[in-house]
Amino acid sequence: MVEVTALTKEEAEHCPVRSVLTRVTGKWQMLILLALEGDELRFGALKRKIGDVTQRMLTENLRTLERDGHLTRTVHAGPPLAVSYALTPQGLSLVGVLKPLVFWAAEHFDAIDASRVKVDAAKA
Amino acid sequence: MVEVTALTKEEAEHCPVRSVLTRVTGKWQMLILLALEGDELRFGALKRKIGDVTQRMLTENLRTLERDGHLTRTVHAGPPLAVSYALTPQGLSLVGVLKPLVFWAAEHFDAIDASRVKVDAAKA
DNA sequence: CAGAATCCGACATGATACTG
DNA sequence: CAGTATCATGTCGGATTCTG
Repeated sequence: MVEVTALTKEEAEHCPVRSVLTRVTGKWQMLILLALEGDELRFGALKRKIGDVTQRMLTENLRTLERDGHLTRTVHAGPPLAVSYALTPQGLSLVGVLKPLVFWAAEHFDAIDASRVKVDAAKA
Repeated sequence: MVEVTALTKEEAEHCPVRSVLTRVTGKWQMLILLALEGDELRFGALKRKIGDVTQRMLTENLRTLERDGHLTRTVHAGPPLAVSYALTPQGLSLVGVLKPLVFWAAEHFDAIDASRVKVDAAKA
């Protein structure tokens, strides 16, 4: 079994599992990983594919994901300058456990939304 | 297929999948859900089980998870006042897709940490 | 016991402008 | 094209105090 709770404050801050999870469950990381599943994309293409993400956030998150070994950054000599990003085997494997979560969210959204409406109505 | 990217700014803000995910991938929600797998816990017990979480954050996140129908809040007449929390079938199902992610993180931490060390060394 | 209310600092994110 | 630098802002989260 993997323990992620029942930790002291010190243990929690150094918890390996939490350190991995906090870096893939942010607002953009998951979207980036999913966007790269299947194809290697250049910076601009990736930005367009995600749609709503600023250059700054995309760059920052790509660096973090690269540092953790989830993707690779390849510079193709220019001009024009081109940089492409692709999932590593590890990143692909990560996407494999991320997708079920996304599918789950899609499947259960109706029920969740109904719950929200119901709860909000009850306390209103 | 489920689309979560290639959205306009407007679409993204109302994206159902993202609205579900942002509420379960925070710093505490996942830990709360995992802590409740198996047993129904009272507020204090839950707080102790997670270890490092303030009353405020626990309360706040429990309310959100309750609103989304992932767990139930039951008040047992006091005194002393007792309130217990338990996963709903939906919440249990959610934990089912969350755990693989946690296991994945545990399994791959060594490789990820090695990657971090390597990358940091390269640019230093 | 299980919260609610308040204050506050840290960080994440956005917008914008500039560069090799 | 693919960033970097800077500034502004809003939310997250911790600490503390108070209550039925």
